[in-house]
Amino acid sequence: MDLISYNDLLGSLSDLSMVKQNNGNLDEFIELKEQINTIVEDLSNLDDITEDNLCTLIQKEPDAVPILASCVGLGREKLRGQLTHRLGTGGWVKISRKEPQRVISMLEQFNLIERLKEQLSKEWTFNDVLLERYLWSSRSATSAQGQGRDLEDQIEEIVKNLGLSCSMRGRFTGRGGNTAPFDLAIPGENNPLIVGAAKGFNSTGSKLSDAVREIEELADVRLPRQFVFAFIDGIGWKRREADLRRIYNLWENQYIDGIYTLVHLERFKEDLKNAAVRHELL
DNA sequence: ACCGCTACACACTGCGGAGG
DNA sequence: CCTCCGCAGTGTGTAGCGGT
Repeated sequence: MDLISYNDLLGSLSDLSMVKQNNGNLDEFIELKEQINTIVEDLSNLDDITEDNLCTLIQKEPDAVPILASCVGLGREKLRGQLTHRLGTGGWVKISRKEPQRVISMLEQFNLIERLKEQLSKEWTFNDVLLERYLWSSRSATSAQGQGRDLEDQIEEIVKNLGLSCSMRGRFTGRGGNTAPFDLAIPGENNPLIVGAAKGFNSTGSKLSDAVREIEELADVRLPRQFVFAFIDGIGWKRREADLRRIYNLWENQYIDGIYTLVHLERFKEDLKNAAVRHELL
């Protein structure tokens, strides 16, 4: 088989999003538009926006749920995440038919009724549309970073308060000279005696699998004398129970020495103290 | 047999740190 | 200062499974 030149390969790359757009999903667009029209009409026809009235609405038309959710800033994934977290299911069709009250009161936690009244009566301009688009797309990335770091910061604080030195985010060398990434290493990057991985996810996706793989890698590379702790939190894990269980199995089978969420930080403090004493760090 | 749900794979985004 | 790239997100499609 002949090789094509690298430059030919490079030159042959095409913009997949352009190709896709040509297919034109005009029908779906029209259908969606009609659906939204119907829902907005139904909403406008209610004599008042109340929980009871909204219950009747979604009971009849469960497809209205994701549209209502978008009024309080929840996209499909976020909506599923919240449903799993608060109601124990990721789907909204069935539960809307059977127990609409629970769905509506979940959404009401995000001030659904207030938002709806506000947005239904508003005279929308192009400026408003642009602003909404901009906020919607940047909402994710900007606020996300903070959440992830929060878990790490709290862990770092505990370590520092105990009077231990540590370094955050890096790679350490373990068995057979293999390396693995860590989020926490005590006393430092070189020859750490205690290593930790922090994984806080509110959303889902293959990222969670990546996170598990990272922890597995850590467990695999550890030296027998090294302690390995995992810190996890966020409702994303509720929609990735298979991944969570894999981490838990690592603990169960003693590949790692502990798993902690934010509410377990006191337990972590104790375990850390014991581990540090055993290594004569304290 | 069909429908709805779950689990998962994959693509894309904005920020921020590292290195030229 | 610019560019590259990793990270934690969002969003979407689909295979497989279980209930009706």
